[in-house]
Amino acid sequence: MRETNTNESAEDYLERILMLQENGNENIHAIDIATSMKFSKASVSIALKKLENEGYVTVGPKQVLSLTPSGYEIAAKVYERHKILSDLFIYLGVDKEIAREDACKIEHDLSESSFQAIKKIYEKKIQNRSNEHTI
Amino acid sequence: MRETNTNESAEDYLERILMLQENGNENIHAIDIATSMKFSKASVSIALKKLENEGYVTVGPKQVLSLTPSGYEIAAKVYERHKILSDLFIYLGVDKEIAREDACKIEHDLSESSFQAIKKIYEKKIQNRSNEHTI
DNA sequence: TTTGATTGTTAGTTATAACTAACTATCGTA
DNA sequence: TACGATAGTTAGTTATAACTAACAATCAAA
Repeated sequence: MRETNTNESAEDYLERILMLQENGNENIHAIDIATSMKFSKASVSIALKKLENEGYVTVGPKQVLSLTPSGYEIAAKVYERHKILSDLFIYLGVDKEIAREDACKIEHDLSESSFQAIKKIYEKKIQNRSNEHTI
Repeated sequence: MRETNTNESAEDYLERILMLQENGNENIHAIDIATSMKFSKASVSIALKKLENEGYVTVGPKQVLSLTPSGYEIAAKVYERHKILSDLFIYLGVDKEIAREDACKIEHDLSESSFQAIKKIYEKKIQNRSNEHTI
């Protein structure tokens, strides 16, 4: 098998849960993830079961999803990368939609040190701007 | 299926052929690709057959590989990205090996406009430096 | 409380792209 | 030229991660 970063897909799901939460959704269900990621219910169901088994997600009463601390940790890291990368691309003149797509793709792949290097550029350029980020 | 950029793997093979050529290898064979990418001969054989069918690669006498114009076009684009991204990361202080790995991963994923945005940063920062790039 | 719509699960399929093992073909040297 | 090493192919396997179709469970409203 190709060595993908060995969990791009899991990271995407965790990140999405956090995104939905930070965008004001109270009780997140599998269906919300399916809709928002444009995946089938079946795919989401299977992916969430795996994340639950691995201790990243819990399913509460009425099937409401929560991130565990370790799930949150991953989600927060990836989502921070997403925001910084997409904001930087947008600042550099890239179309918003494209900037977000690119951020989605590379947010999983960068090593910590390359990301930090890019983050420094970001901070130099746009530290002082207001920053209301949406998905 | 997950939409990968729908040919990351093919791009990698084409890029590798160009890399080997630019590093002074005269007659490139499947085995050289296998060795240099650390893939099995079988995987390379299958991948090359596909690239041949799609018109990106030709196999000449003694199984010497060549890029067709369309194969070269892809290879050159990806390899240029590779060089610029890894050089930029290195310039920003990232370890060489890690910089190259990161470049390998994201070189396929960036949209043209995000790549051009990054390229501008690269040019501002290190335009005037000597630039002998190796794999 | 029943029932229809919404949500979630399961089973089976598909595609991609790696792998090993075993084979064949080719090349170069004795 | 024949033979051993090197190179390439084929068949079958594995893993990941999506998919559809069909079923089950749950919820909310009549």
